[in-house]
Amino acid sequence: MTAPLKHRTLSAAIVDRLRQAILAGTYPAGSQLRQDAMAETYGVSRIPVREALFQLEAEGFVRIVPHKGAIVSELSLDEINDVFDLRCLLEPRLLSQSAPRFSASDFAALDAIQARFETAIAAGDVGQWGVINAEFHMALYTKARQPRTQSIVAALLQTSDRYTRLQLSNTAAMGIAEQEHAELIRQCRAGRFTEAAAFLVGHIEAVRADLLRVVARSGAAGGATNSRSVALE
Amino acid sequence: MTAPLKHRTLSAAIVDRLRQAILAGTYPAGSQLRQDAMAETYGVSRIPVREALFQLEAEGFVRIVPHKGAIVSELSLDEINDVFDLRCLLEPRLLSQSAPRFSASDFAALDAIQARFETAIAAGDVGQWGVINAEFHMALYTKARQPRTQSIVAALLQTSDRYTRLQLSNTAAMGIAEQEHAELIRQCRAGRFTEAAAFLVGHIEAVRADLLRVVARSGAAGGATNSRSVALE
DNA sequence: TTAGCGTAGATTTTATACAATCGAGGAGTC
DNA sequence: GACTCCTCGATTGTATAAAATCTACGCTAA
Repeated sequence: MTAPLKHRTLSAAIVDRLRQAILAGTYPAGSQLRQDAMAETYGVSRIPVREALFQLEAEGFVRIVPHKGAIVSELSLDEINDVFDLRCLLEPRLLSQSAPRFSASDFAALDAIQARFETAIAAGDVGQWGVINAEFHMALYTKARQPRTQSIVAALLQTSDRYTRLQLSNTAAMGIAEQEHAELIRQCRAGRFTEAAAFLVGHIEAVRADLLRVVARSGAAGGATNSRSVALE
Repeated sequence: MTAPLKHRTLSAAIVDRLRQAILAGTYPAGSQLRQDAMAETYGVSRIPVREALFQLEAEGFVRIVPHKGAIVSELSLDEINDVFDLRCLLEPRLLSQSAPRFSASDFAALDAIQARFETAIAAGDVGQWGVINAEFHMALYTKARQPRTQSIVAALLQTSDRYTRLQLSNTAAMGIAEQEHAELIRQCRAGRFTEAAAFLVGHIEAVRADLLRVVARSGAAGGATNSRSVALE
């Protein structure tokens, strides 16, 4: 069951594996992840598994209760809205700072990502869609000198991906996203930065609306009305 | 050298210890944290130390390079501005959502924190100042239904604390902060929420300005002009 | 019946021991 | 003299095993 596993450390490899598995729904929200089972599944000891779980907790994918274990975190409606609100707030800000500093090589990188995006969509590879989408967005913000915001947005994109997978196979939406990405590149090339930022908000809102529509219809998203906000401190 | 150590797990205890030590400047920015040394210092094995370091990396206090170790992260000017920009963006938003939902007990909790704040300042306890300040801010946002934003802000407050300590012993600024906190409570009690949100921005900006003034004068903040933004992905 | 207590089993947490990796310094060669 | 390669020491990463903690079940007693 375990493939190449070619990362720098086992822990990092397990993080990727587990994250993909959670994103793909292999471990549904609410299920418990036992260290022993994970260790055996991936053919490693429990130490790297533990470290991976801690990492995933920091990323918000699982919740760890001392002496009880790790549980795949639930997806609440409150958090969906919060995540997309944050994206609408932070991403345009990053783009405004970053886009005016783009060089030719930056645009080339964007084009390259966009190309891979198209092939992934053509192949209907939902798994790749999310990671390439995140790559594209982050590439838009490389030139922004806001390191903290960048790492926060990177995490938000991963969470978004997790939600978006709920509506799997919605290839129509994927195609729209692709066209909007192309439009973003065009506007940045033309130097229309404020317009691009506004367009970006629309792009994010479109994804959110699409997601909420599916969630509402299927009654998914465990603990919907139940706004169980994490106790801080 | 090790005190009570009354936490739920050793790892959590070490996290607190190391974080305090970094905040206090015991381990200055750029210094390497050797697992072996830490383990011996705190009288534990290297496992809880490793886990603590990973946690601190997620919080942004250290940077871990595989097979090389953990290094206390540098404080760049870019990140200072980014952190305070984010606070000015996110905290008023939280307050607007939270304050209208305050009950009597919420206000009582705020008053209690404020009281402890005053005694800490009177005692000149710089270490306590930061944690109580963070507690106060988070208490302002308890009723907001934005779990992700809340956890992000909690992290930002910790980072802020780290920067703020640079200007140690600036008791004048601490007194001003205390008065502003009192004013915030007053405005929320009076139901003047939008005014409170605006005042909050001013409060945060005041702290930032104060900090930047000290940093500029002392030429502190390692790698000042050197905007070494973290490479994402 | 039901509440309280204690023990057993499973699971997590921590310690100890072993393996892998990185970087520095020196021997050898062109 | 400068460069390459290799070995050694130090440090981190991983495996295995022991200790601590929690949960569930069953027993006793009111």
